[in-house]
Amino acid sequence: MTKKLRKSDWLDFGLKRLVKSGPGALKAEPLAKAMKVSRGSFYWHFEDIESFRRGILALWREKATQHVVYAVNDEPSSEDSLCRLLSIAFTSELDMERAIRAWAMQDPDVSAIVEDVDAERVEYIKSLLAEIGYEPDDARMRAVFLYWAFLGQVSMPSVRGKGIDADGSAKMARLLLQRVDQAG
Amino acid sequence: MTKKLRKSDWLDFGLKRLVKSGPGALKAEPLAKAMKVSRGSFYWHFEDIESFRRGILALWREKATQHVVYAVNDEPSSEDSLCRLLSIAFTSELDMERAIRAWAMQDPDVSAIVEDVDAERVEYIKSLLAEIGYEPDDARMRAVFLYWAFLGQVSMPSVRGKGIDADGSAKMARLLLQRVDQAG
DNA sequence: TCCCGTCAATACACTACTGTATGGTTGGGC
DNA sequence: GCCCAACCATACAGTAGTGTATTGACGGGA
Repeated sequence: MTKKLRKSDWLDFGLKRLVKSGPGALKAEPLAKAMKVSRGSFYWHFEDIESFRRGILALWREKATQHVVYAVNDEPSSEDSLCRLLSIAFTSELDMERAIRAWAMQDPDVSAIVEDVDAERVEYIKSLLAEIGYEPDDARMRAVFLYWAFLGQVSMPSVRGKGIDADGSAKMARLLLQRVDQAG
Repeated sequence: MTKKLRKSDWLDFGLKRLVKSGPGALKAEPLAKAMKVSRGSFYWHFEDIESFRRGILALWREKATQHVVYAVNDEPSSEDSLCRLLSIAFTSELDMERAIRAWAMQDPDVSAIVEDVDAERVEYIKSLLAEIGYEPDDARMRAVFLYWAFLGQVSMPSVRGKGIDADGSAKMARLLLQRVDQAG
């Protein structure tokens, strides 16, 4: 009746705990206790803790890129893709992003992956902006600034509901996409 | 010859280590070893680890608000204050902000303080914008967005030197401060 | 049915850190 | 020169986590 566990069960559960309790929760004994099982199971599936963490990280990376892909495929134009992307970015649950970034701060391996993902995303936003018609340098700047705003929101989710809702975010995003006719 | 240590020595050193190695470094034994002293000294100055951490946090809070105050005092107008503030925000070393935020993710007490500081800063930016002439709601939105961008930069310092320099940041900031004549 | 592969419990040795107790050293006031 | 307070070392017990070794349960295929 008590089903056996597989590697993926451990990884899924680990990711959940990471989001809920931070990187400090990625330890064999507490996880085992929480899953009502002994560490014997853990060490059967994983070489050691490091191996487990690498697994969690890989799992996140998959999810992180998946997320972008969803937004890309459906929309017809670059404008629509961008709007959709921003709309998702500024309304989605950000706990996972927060957790991973907290982890990255204390682990260079994680940090490297996060940097990769960041670069990918910025590059993608930039490409959309370029397609819409911004000059490459301008596109890159705006892409970075947009992405910064996204990350800022990740770092500071508390202001939500205090005046900045999805509408506000969209309005600000539009401001950032305005062409400059005269440099002030 | 080997000078005696005071509470503040421990706290200063602790803050340095926090910045350099993350919140995991805030432990009595490793710190003592790094300072070439025994934990006896540590437990002389501090009740326990928690007390030490509270001290570090208080120290940061002081520095964090100090930093804002510097920017305020010198400039004559609100416009100048804001420009100066943004210029500082987008060129200063951000390691400390990063370290504290990483710590906040795994400690609710820290998180509470960081939220306070964030709210203070946003409020201050908002007040500057309001003085310049933006409507309260508009001012708040722009303040939050500006601050998000700052935090995003904190989370992702790696792009610096890859196309976004102080000039770029200033340009983007100016974009965010543009009045909208037609919403669209 | 037997056996093997998969998965898990238990027990053990080991490491890292905490906090306490106790005693040692050093310097300044008197 | 004495003495107290500030400061530090050492030794100890306790806790939490790692990784390993050994054994046990359980189900599916020959």
